[in-house]
Amino acid sequence: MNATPQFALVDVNNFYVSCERVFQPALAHTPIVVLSNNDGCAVARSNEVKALGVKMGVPWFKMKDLAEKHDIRAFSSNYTLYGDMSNRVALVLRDFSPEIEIYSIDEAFLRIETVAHLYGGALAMGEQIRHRVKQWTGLPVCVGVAPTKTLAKLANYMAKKRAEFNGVCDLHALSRPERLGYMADIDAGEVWGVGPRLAPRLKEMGIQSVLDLRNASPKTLRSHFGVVMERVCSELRGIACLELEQVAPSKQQIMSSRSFGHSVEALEDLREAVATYVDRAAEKLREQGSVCAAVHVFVQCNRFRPEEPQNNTGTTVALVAPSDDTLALTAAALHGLRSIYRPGFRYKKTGIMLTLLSDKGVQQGSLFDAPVEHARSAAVMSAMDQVNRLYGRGMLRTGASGTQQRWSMRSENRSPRFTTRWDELPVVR
DNA sequence: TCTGGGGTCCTAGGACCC
DNA sequence: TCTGGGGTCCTAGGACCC
Repeated sequence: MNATPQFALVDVNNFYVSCERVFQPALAHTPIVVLSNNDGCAVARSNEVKALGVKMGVPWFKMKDLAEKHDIRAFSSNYTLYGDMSNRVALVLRDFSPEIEIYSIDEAFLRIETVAHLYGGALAMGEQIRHRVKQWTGLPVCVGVAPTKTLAKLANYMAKKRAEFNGVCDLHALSRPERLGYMADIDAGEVWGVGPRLAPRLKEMGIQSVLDLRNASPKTLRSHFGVVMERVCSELRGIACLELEQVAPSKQQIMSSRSFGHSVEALEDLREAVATYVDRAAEKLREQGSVCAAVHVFVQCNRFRPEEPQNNTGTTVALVAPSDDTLALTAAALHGLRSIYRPGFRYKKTGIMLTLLSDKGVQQGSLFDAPVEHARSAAVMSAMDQVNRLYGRGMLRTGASGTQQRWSMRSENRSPRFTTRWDELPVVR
């Protein structure tokens, strides 16, 4: 019963790019990037593009020459497709182990120590995961197995980068010298939790490799970097500090914002955008059964053009009573917007954040509550959510969000929503 | 012309309490 | 001359993740 924990980290290779390729197999060897919202930056790159030295997050316009030279295909992001593909992968993984944490759109942790033997051990289980995900969804994954999450991340990194693992690495199937050898070979900056700020500071202390970090003194790490780095170090030594989070905790804040396709000056356009984002955020709020007590609204000009006049500001509007009513939240957000809006600026972005969230079921009553209003609001919101679930997002929304939406983001080369729209299904000839 | 959109956790310091 | 000790809460800022 007290077997050493075994975490498996399953991670889809070049996730967004791979999703595109599933439906356009002819692109299997074409260099591809997928762009962020508004067709801004490269957020996913195929191996061919990585080989050309294109880094994560490079603005598309800066790589246009390179793209032309090497025939790089660029896709606008298609989150409807990626979200659906992500759910399909999760379904396959749940079959392998019921103890699963969906960590991000393209990654999941599984606890496998009690089930691995059913597949002939962790390594064999990893192979079968790879095979089945590929066969059932078309997506390539790598699997890393280890006794802590941080080590599983490292094992996954090795499975991806080192051909000898063939996509599956069980760190503790290696001999100790082998394991430490790999650690000595990998930069400390690759460790989960060590980012671009801390890596150079570690280096200054003579901590270069994963092995150096593993062997560092926890006390020293704690005094220089705090408890987080101390934990990273313990995890690297095989002492599990992080647990599997099977149930995603409710969010403490919900944000919705976008850059505009073109800069915007009129209050009317900003109002439409803000109302649109509130619509979406309120939907998420109700989905997790929360209410919020304050709405933050902000506007931004183009921060890459400091020579232009800037009005980058925001304000928080408190609600009379916590609410999940789109109309109440929209009213608050638009009120806030009115107070920060100044004419004569070229706005590039606006957004809202719902904060001070709490569980709807455990609300403090208020002297000023009107129960009848509450019942009406709940009925309207529930009808709205049902309509939108049935007929698609945004089918029913507030009038304030507008009909033209001239400010909406660029998305010039989005592939069809192959798996969620009848009229965009792939056709087999 | 063109530069994403979400989130979380931890720490330090100040205000305040008894 | 000398000026306690223990705590909470909040906020801003910094770091990280995908």
